[in-house]
Amino acid sequence: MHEAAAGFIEALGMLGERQGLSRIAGRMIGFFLMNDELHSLDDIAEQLSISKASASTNARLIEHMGVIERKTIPGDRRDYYRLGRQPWEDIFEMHRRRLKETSDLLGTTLVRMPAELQSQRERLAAWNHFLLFMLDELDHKIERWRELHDASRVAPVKPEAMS
Amino acid sequence: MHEAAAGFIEALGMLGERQGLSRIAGRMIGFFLMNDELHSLDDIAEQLSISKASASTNARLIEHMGVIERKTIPGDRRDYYRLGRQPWEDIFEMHRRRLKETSDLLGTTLVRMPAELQSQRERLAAWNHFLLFMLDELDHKIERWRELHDASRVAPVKPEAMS
DNA sequence: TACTGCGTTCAATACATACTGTATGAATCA
DNA sequence: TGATTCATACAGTATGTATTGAACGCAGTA
Repeated sequence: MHEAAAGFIEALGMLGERQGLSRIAGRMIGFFLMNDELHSLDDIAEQLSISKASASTNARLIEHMGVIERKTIPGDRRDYYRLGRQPWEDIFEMHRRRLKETSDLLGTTLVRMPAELQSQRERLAAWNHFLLFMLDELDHKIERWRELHDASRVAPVKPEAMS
Repeated sequence: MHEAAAGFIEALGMLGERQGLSRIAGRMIGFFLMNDELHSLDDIAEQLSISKASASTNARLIEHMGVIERKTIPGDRRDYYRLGRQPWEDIFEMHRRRLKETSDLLGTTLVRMPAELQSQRERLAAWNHFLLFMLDELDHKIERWRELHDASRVAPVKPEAMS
């Protein structure tokens, strides 16, 4: 493997680690970005020098994120993985979900918190207002991105394009 | 302190922990959201049941994030802290910076990676393209938010408003 | 049947790091 | 001066968790 590719994989491992993924999950995403073919778990484990257990665990993790896809081949019992179609959108979704978590916490806290604590409630509400504004905008932008770049997706068909 | 407030502080501690802050830093943000006055380090340490050392370290951390402000009082050697003016924007900025880090890594990798690795380069470029699209939009949205809600800020004055 | 080749589960460990207690230093005041 | 009161630096520890190796289960297959 090329040095630049190997370096990128390691860097993505460290980045993933800092951003809430495991080091191996990050490396694995990098690996699939650099190797676009199908790979078995043993293959991944060997090339990344990790245990098969880790390969299995982390592959399923990022599969559930949607970053990679699992494929099976007739007559072959192994599982194969390869990069998904819009991995960046799925990684981004992870970030979006974090904002949502915070917003949810603010929402439930506001429900629980009695009216006497007025100034506290106001601050929480203001924060939540900000977050909901941002989340809403993010959703619009992702939608717009898909319209522009993901023509392959199953998109709502515009009426005038149907004839 | 009210039960709902205490619960919120702990929940923010856990949330912060999962999102890349320390538990205490998260708690501390919660504490300042619930207590809008000035607080000394000893005060914070006692109310959160943490060591003074942790109070000092984490206070400076979230101060640098911009979430809280340090204040001094004439004739008093202690440092006092209180919630900043737009703490949510600063917390959000943390998320934004993460996206930026990833984008930067992609950029430098593209510079290093030789042209032979064409398909690899294309995938990195596509990811970066997506990230830059999102980042650009985020910047616009934060800016728009400030225009709408942060009139108190030092904002670029519109010419027609100057007369 | 036993055997092989898979993926997954689980207990043990290895590791990073948040947190604490103590030491240090700086400022103020007696 | 020394005593006091603050913030910070630092080394030790305590803790959570990612990773691993081994055990397991399952499905073919000889």
